[in-house]
Amino acid sequence: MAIRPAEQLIHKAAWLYYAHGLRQDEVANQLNISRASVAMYLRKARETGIVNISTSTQLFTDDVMARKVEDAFGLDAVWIAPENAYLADPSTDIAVLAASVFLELVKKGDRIGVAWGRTVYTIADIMSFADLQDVTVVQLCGNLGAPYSYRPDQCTMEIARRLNAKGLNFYAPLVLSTEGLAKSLRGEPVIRDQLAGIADCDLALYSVGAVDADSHLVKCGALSPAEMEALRSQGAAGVIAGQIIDARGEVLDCSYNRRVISAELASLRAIEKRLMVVQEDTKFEPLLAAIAGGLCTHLVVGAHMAERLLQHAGAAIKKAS
Amino acid sequence: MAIRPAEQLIHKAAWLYYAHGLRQDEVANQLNISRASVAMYLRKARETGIVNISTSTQLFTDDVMARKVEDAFGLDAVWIAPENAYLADPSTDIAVLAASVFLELVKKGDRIGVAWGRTVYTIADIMSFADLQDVTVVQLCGNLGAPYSYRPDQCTMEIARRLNAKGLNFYAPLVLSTEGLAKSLRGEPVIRDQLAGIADCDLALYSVGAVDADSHLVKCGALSPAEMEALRSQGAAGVIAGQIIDARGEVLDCSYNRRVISAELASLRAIEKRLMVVQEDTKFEPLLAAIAGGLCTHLVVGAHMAERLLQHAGAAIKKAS
DNA sequence: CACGGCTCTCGACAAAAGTCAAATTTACAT
DNA sequence: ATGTAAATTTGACTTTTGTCGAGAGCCGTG
Repeated sequence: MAIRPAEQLIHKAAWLYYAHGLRQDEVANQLNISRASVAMYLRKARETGIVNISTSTQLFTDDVMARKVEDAFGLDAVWIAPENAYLADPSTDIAVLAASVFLELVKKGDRIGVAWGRTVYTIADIMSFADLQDVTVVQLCGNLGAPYSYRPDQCTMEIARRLNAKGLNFYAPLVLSTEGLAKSLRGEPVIRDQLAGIADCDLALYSVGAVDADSHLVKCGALSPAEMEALRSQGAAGVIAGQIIDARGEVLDCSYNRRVISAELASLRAIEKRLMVVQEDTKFEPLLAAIAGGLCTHLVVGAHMAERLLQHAGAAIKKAS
Repeated sequence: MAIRPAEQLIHKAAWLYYAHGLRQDEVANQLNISRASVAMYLRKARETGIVNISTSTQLFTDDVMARKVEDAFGLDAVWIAPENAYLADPSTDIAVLAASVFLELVKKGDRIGVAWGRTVYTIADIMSFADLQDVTVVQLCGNLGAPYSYRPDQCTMEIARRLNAKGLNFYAPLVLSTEGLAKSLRGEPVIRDQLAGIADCDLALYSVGAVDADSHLVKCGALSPAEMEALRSQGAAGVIAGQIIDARGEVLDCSYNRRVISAELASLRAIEKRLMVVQEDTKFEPLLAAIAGGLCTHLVVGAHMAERLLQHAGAAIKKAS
């Protein structure tokens, strides 16, 4: 950390204010500094995670719909963000909820796998700071060197920063031009270790991508729109940690996937808590695929998506009977 | 819980304010209520534990002295409240710290054993509310029916209330007049179950009492000052959960102990995290006894007490060499 | 159906917290 | 030693929050 005396002061101010319930001016003359400084220290304390303000996410799981989705898909826990009921921008609401849920799921000493995407980055961005000890955040997939603001390593690093945790980045590109090169790279000790460490995670945070021209994979140049379309007709249903999955949630057998450096789905499934967050309603099928593939134990979605999931489950039951 | 609509509103207000960072007036017209109501809801949210504000207790463990005490006595974690550096009343500071530490140690689904005493009651009294799910608070010792404000069952209940947890009380007196009656009572199914359940706790919270006329045991009439003095000369060194222990931290072999209904020390030792809090400097020897008996893995004390502990440890080492 | 007693809500005021530009200190390179 | 840039601190100001008594709505009861 930075300078000791400052840290110490922040901590003392936070302690007197939040734990003992003194007023700012009382804290100020306890510590012989101005009230303005106290206010500043307190802000820093909040930003650093020395004090933690968290709101229970109970309400969002207590929902009957959430329970139904849990039952219908065999998930451990589901949170539903009530759409447009609260705020102008519903996707922000989902991200805020996801961040809270995420912070609730993280424990001291945990190892956390983080994938990549707009959703994950949004979450990282609005997530409040926490002072977890002994936490490691590992990147689940290789990097996309695109001129993009949310790169995989940025997601990892930002979340690590907010948790006061150690960030373990992947020093490899997400996609290589030949299968052979990808294979060799995967064999490299540095990369190999990183990949092997993924199954040891306690918690994973990711979203699922759609298989269309709007996908990051296309925008970052990993695949052309035409290639994406081709994959789609080959059965591609979604994107997880940079890999293409089919409707059953298995890795699609295609050249692209063989050229990717990313967590194996088996490793992901080995992670105890897999938190999946889906913001866009268009990602219905990708989400179904991810759930089918057992890539998600904890789910955060909007109300609309939850309804579609339930409709789908209902239809499936009818069809079966 | 109480009425649903009110709960719902509190939750929504808390969510918008704390998670989304809106101002109170913004929340107010989102929910179409007055700002004053919002302020009120937010207070309730804090009081209910729907929002949690916690300050890291890091600083108090980071202390070099804390580390030394940990090493010298083989404890898992030690927190030291800097005496008089902060506030007028140092004992409050210890209690506030203890409450924070306690809340940090509690996990969802835990079973918590709580003993009895002024210290424990003070902690219960200043502890902030939390919305833990699935937590059970069990009483570690029988009741003292004295006209006292902090009775064992009150400690248990108050803590349970603050945690939104289930409280399991002991429906038996702490001390009986004959050994035979105590034995029979211990055999009663209700009591037997309660006693058996203690070893299953994940966390215990207690203090240690001194063997003198100021002890609660004397004040509540369980023992006369003369009896206390006699026990002292027989080797009594402290009081844990209503039982008299000797300097090694074992149950003293005496009639009083055989007439007591309380957790067996073996059960207490079976609890993973044993948080002991000592406020008074006079409880030095009782604390040593408790530590010697392995009744404490996590310790919260004042700076002065910590120094005495270290001195003692230093002296013991010198003597040995 | 009128009546206390009850809780809930709001407006207005008081208190507290946040903010910002200027002043002061500190750190460091010259 | 000395000037300069960066960081810290502060007083004065604004905005936000807390509080309290008055009034409105609600219910069971006589």
